[in-house]
Amino acid sequence: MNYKDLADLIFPNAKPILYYEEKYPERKLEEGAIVTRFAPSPTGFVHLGSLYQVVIARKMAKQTNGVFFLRVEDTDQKREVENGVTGIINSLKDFGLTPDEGMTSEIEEIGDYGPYKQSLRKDIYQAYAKYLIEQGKAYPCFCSTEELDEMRQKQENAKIRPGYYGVWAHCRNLTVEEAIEKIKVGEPYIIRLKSPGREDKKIRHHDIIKGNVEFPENDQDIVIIKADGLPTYHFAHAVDDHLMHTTHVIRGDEWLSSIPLHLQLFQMLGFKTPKYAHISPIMKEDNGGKRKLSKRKDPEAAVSYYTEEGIPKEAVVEYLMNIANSNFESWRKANPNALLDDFDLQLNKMSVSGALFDIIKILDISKNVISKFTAEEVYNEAYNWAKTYDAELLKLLDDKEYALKILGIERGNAKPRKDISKWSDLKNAIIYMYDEEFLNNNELEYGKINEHEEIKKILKLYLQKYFDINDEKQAWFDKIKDLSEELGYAREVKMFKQEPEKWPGHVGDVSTVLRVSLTGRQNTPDLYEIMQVLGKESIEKRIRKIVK
RNA sequence: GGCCCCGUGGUCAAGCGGUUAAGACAUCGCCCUUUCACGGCGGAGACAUGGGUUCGAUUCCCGUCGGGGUCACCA
Repeated sequence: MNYKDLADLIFPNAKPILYYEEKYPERKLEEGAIVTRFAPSPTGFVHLGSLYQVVIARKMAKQTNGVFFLRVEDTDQKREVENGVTGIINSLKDFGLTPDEGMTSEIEEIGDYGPYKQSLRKDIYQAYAKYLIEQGKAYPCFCSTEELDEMRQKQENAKIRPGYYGVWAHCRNLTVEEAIEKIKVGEPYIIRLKSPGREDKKIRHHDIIKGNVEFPENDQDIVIIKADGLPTYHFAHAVDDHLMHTTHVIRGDEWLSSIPLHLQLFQMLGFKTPKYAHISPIMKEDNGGKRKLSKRKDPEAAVSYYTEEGIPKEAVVEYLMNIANSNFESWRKANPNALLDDFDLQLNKMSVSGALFDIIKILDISKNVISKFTAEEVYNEAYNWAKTYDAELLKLLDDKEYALKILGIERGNAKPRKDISKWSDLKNAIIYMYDEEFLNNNELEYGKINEHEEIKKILKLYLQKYFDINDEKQAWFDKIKDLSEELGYAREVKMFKQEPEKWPGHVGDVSTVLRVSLTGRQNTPDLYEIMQVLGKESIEKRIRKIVK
């Protein structure tokens, strides 16, 4: 009896690994092409930190003409959520980050290196597990969870390192005969790695982001195949990223401490190790301290938050790029209209410590992103957003022609308007442009000139003598000045400032009266443009309502 | 607790042995302006701490403190 017999008993039907090695040949890619992936478990939930990884991984693949794929890590049935894969795929799509290969729905996928869903790869993992058993590099373990718990308890009490290693690894020393016997009588078991590592020896490793790190070797006989026949994360990682020919494993730095294990696994399996880049998490300020953005406590941890708020995907991606490489910002300033593809992202320039999440910064970026949109783009994006999130806004946008006029105010010129940072701001920013909404609102708050009779006087005279919808902007404003002068106000603000006691107010105060009367606001975009969009009829209606 | 990573203004961050210690967001002031959003100019504001090494440390080494990660048949 030898290891081969044991392996055959445990996995009688497993194919030789050569079969898979040939089935998944080296990818034909140009020199330097990066193959990387996003490998979530199908919870349907995408964390901002995950999106960050996706942005980076995908960008690295894109800029080297490589491949970015999506692999679903569903080896833990407890974590599974109905339609979880769809949720993830849709989130990626929402941000324009569709993978090149991998799962495309709950059941479909594209690419030659599948299946891309781990539960469908059971045979593959077992083949490699068998391969290890044959060489005596893995073994069946019959310890029950109760025994394991008890063992851990003992170790804790004795204040020694917990785990299945050294003298604690009971089943590692079972002979092949003993193991076979136990299996034959039906004792349940799992498969463990027979780790050759020693805790008192160090390994050095270079992480692209973290730099050189040093760890004790792994000496834990970790589980590679669980009782349900599925692999653990670590084993699946090694097998999958080998067969899928991942060149760069880009993942969260919670995995950094698993490096000794992963390196060992690759080595024992005879695989070439990929390069690793461990990304620091995105943190959140929490009364004085820092902590990871939490799925439970922080709504902004979920990427759905950004779509719900109506922050354009471009803004979120730019923000993430900003955190990733600090030179991105100056690049963007120098190339305001360049495609993201033209930026050269560098993993080794990424920060080793976790950045605090900054919603103010993201909104600032968003404001700039939106300011570059054309009216048509704003319309389309906002319309799409409103369809699911804001029925009232959707109604306003119903008249597309009119909406485009509103959205075109102070847009498209050298200094475009920058007052909208998310679609959820939009309704409030345009609502007064609609007669039905505006005329129902009676609460007008005026500025310096707020006496009702005076306001009426100004408006009356304006309508009678100075209002002509066909005026060019200069003529229009000259008339406001004339109006001011006729009523005893300073026609220039500068004049007023020099001798403030000479006038009761200035042209700005007069135009504020007009502004408030027409919009209900003291602060608005350019009044002339607003009036042009409102049109003669609406303007007269609005003024007459006050003048009576 | 063991192991590992990290520590430059409020935030994100350049800098990597000699710098007046960049820049962006936020903040404050001024200018521009019929209001606002912009834009322009300027101000305030930082090398966690204690020891070394060195002619010289934000930069290198050690300790302390602080923050984070990880120690599963979860990923």
